[in-house]
Amino acid sequence: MLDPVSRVRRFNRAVTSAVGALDHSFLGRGRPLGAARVLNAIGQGCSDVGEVRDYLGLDSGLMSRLLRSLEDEGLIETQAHQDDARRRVASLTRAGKREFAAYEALSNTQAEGFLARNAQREALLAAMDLIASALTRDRIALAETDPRSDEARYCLREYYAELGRRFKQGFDVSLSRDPDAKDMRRPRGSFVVAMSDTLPIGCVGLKGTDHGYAEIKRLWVAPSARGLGLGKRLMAVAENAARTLGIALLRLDTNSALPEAGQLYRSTGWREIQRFNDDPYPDLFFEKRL
Amino acid sequence: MLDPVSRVRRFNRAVTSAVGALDHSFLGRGRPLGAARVLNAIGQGCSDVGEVRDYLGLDSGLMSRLLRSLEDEGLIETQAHQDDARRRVASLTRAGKREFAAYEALSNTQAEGFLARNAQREALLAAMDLIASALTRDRIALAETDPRSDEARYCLREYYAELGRRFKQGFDVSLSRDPDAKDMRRPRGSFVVAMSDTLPIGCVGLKGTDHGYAEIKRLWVAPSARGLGLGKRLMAVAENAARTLGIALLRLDTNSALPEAGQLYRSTGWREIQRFNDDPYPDLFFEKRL
DNA sequence: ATTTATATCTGACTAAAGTCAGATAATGCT
DNA sequence: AGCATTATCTGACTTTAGTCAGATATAAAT
Repeated sequence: MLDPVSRVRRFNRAVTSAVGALDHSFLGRGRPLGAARVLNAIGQGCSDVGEVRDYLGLDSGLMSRLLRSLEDEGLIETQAHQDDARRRVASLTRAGKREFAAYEALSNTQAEGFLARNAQREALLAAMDLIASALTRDRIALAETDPRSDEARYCLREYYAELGRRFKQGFDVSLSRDPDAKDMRRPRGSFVVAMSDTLPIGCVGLKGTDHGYAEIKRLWVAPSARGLGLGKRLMAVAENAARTLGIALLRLDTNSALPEAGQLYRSTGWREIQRFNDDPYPDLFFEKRL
Repeated sequence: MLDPVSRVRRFNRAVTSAVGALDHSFLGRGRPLGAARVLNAIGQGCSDVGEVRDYLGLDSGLMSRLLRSLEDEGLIETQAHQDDARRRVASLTRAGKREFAAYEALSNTQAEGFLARNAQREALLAAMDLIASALTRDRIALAETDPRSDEARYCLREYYAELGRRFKQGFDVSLSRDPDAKDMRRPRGSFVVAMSDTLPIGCVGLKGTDHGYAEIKRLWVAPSARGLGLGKRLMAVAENAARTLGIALLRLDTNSALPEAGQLYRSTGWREIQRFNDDPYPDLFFEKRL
């Protein structure tokens, strides 16, 4: 009852029953769970039939029948894939969109109800983020993204907020050299966001300069995703991007108030160098030759 | 993607798939999930057939058939209940115990694997406790317990540890008036533990004295269970116990370093009184007439 | 002692989920 | 063009889950 494994198992029992309750509420819409799941997958943007099948782990025969039953209900339409007529793509009809919205409303109501019933709202959300990140650690997708995208800007906001908390003197973006978005876009640079499901949980920027090197900027990993080796993965992707852009020398600056960052750089082939800019915040400078 | 509801739903998706994976591993033992669940419920100590049925939410016909199939496999035996021959009690045979242990091992391995794969072990466990408590808040059972039981002693250890953290000068049990267990047992007093699933998450003691009043002692609510109104529930049960014991006057002492406790007392009909003992730790004293 | 209530079981049924062996049609390769 | 590959579909099937109306035996109430 007090050992870690029992605590994990108590958690498992609690969420199993909660998941069961949500499934049960889905049944209330008069459709078997299998069909409801397919409808929701399609609504979420899994349009390719094969993609849905893989996502839900269904047999192709079963999948086919579920699609037919949704078609008979008038909720979806299927047509051949543009480039490959063997594949089929499904899309929601108007009625299908209404029905999908009803399922979404059920899920949202359940989530809101959970939050409303409990005090400690922020603590609960943080706990959920942490656990979801741990559970989906093998499904974290790193993707090159425009630094002006919603995901990227969410990451940057969180990053600045964290610097503000961790620097004694606080942090004001405008005081720092805020790299222009276009320097972190191909072909001058790159910007990579780590997504776990629909939540951005990390980022890194590669900023092109005119000084014969590129800079690594804005490396951030969400608190809920630390300890998963995500920092290393992000850095590796950024370095690879630099290689494909023909960049031979990387530099970065950081602050000794972020010891885990310095540690990461030292352990992945970066060497400390003299200050190479006059930004007021950093007090540590690194370089790596690719 | 950033709003609270989306974060809850991301969590839901993550745990749904984790729960599914565990169920799938259970299927690996060649038995349908329904039968496996019944076997596990019996192994966990749900011996009464009706109890298992309620716990798993099964139809009586289905339950009966699942029991037969487990009997045919030689995993369980059933017999009539001692006091009521209509009811049946099930128990595991030797083979059933082996099979139950195999399921337990699967669950434990899964839990250990989860903990081993992730850093932030303590943070994860705390997050799981928090969420499990929130999800099972309607199923918290308050039960009168012997103050020497494992559950009670676990609560007391946690309680003392928390006082140690919150008092500036620390807390040493031996310095405080450690109430004798027998004063917190019927007929002199009572001790109540709040259980969420198998985890003790709160307690309160009613300690009989020879001074014409009884004392409320050791009111504790686990950090993961705060904000659920559990403190009030525990106090209400303790006061009811006092009433059934014919106690007319209650007193308690507390410390201003625990503001939420003082708040609770004030809001539930307690009034502050003069110091009534020479215990070095408390600096606030309350009384309530029943 | 009779009636009513309770706990479990049995039989007959339906619905849902899942499996598997082809059938069909488009694609890719040589 | 011919052949293997791939994506999906169809039909025939099994298993699992769940429902419901009695049947049976015991217990509790009057």
